[in-house]
Amino acid sequence: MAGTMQLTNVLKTLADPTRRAVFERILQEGEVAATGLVRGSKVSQPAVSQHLRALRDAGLVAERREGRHIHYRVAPKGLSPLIDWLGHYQTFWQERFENLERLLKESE
Amino acid sequence: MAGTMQLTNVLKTLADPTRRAVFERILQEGEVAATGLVRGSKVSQPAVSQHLRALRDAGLVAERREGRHIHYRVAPKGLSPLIDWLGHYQTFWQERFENLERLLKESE
DNA sequence: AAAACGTATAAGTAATTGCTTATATATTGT
DNA sequence: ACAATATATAAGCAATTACTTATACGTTTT
Repeated sequence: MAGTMQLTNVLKTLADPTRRAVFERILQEGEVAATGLVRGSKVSQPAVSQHLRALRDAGLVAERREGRHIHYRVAPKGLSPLIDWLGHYQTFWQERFENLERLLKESE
Repeated sequence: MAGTMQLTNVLKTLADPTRRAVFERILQEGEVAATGLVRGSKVSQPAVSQHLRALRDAGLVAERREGRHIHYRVAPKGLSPLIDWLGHYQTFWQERFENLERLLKESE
């Protein structure tokens, strides 16, 4: 019952495709400055900045300042609420859905 | 790249706490009629009905009509987009986050 | 100190969302 | 046929959201 608000926040934050794309790009690049994210983005710099704020507030990314750049990286623990939630019902998924572990392995 | 829309839909659908609570109650009860879900819910019958529609559209629940009741049950495959997405980056989670499988096992 | 660069915030706006009350559509029982 | 039950849809509304342009803030370079 605890952490239901954090889970809500993580889900809401990842639910927006533009913001999720930002998250995935940070994930792929490892560490990237906001400018790098704005380039090749469909939306404006402020929009990216707002998405970064949302991702940070949800605990999904962390930042590191270096000069006038701010480098963002994924904070894997931010996904805990989501993974815990799935894990909480794993028995159910397992019973009806085969083995969740195998599924996780097979994809990709 | 494929199924990004389905993932968005699943995330959006689960992001609302009221709707997620409906989903979890269906999950716990196994199979339950809409009336059963309305009782003990904070929101009105139409609100529940709208949430059920959203859950069905996202592929997260299935229904079975029996007389004037409609029984809802969870459709575990509806979570595929979410699980696949997590699985797609599993290498990353694993590296930085320990073992996702173990996490899934350990939580409850 | 001034200009340039990287990022964040402010203010405004159209679109979406989650609810409500009222009403419609099934299905069953009398 | 009629009333009762179970569910869905319609219409309207306040709150939220994701964007935009304009501006402020912080850091570096000259």
